[in-house]
Amino acid sequence: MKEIQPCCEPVLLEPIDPAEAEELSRGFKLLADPIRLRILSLVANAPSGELCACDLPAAIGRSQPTVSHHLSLLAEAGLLTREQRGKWAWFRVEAERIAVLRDALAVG
Amino acid sequence: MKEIQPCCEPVLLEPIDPAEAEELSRGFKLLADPIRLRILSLVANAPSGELCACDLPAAIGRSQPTVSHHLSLLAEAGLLTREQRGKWAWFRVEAERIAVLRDALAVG
DNA sequence: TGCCTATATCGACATGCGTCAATACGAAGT
DNA sequence: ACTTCGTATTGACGCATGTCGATATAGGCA
Repeated sequence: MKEIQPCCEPVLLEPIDPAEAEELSRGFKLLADPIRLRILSLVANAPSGELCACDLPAAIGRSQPTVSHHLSLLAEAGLLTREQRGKWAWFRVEAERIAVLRDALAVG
Repeated sequence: MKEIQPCCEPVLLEPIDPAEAEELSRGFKLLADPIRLRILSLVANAPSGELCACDLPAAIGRSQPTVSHHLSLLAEAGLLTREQRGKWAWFRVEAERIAVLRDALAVG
C-alpha cells in the first residue's frame, strides 16, 4: 500500500516536519516487532540471499497466517521483495529501503 | 524501566536470536511514533543542545500530559536525558543510544 | 478431473498504545 | 502559608495491531 519513501532528512541533524515524521514513523513501525525483525534477519542471512516463505512458520514459531501477514506488511513497504516461483514465494531484503531508515538516524 | 542495551548484532549482517529481536523491537517501537520523532528532532536541533519541556506542547500541538508521557518513554529508554532545573525540565538527546539502533540496521 | 500443498484472506479476539481531562505533585515567589 | 506555574500521574476512551482457526485461492501433479 504505502512504500517508504527514499527521502527524509536525518532526524537528529536537521529539524523534520510533521509529514516527514509521519512517513518515517511508518517505517520504524515495521521494525518495531520482534517477529518482523527475525524475518528480516533470516532472509538477509539466507545463503542464497533469498528465503522461501514455507520455511518461516517453523523457523520463527508462528502460524502460517501470521507469517503471511508480516511478510505482506514488509513487502508492501518495500523492505522485502516477493518473487513467486511455482507455488512457493521467495523473499529478498531490499537493503536500500532499510538504509533509508538507518540514515534517518545519522548522528552528528 | 527498560533501557536499550548497547549490544545487539546488526540485523541484516548476522542472524539475531529471539531475545535480541525482542530487545531491538522495543527500541524501534519508540521511533515508531511521529510525535516522538519530532520531539527527538526538536531536542537534537535545539541551539543549546537541550530543550525545555515547557516549549513542546505548543511546538508539536499535543496536550501537556501527552508530551510528558512521550518524554517519559524516551527518557526511560535512555534516548533522552532529563535534567531538572528549578521547575523546568530540560532534555538532551543521548546520541549513542540512537546510534545503537542505527547500527543494528547496518547493510552489507 | 481431482487431490495435495503453499499461500492469502477472513473473522474474531485480546492486548497495546496514543490521547486528553482531571487531578496531584513540587518548586519558587509573595 | 498561600498562590502560581511547570510537570507528572491517573483514569478512561477509541483505535490499531498481533495472533490464530477456518476458509479461500491457486499452482503442480497424477
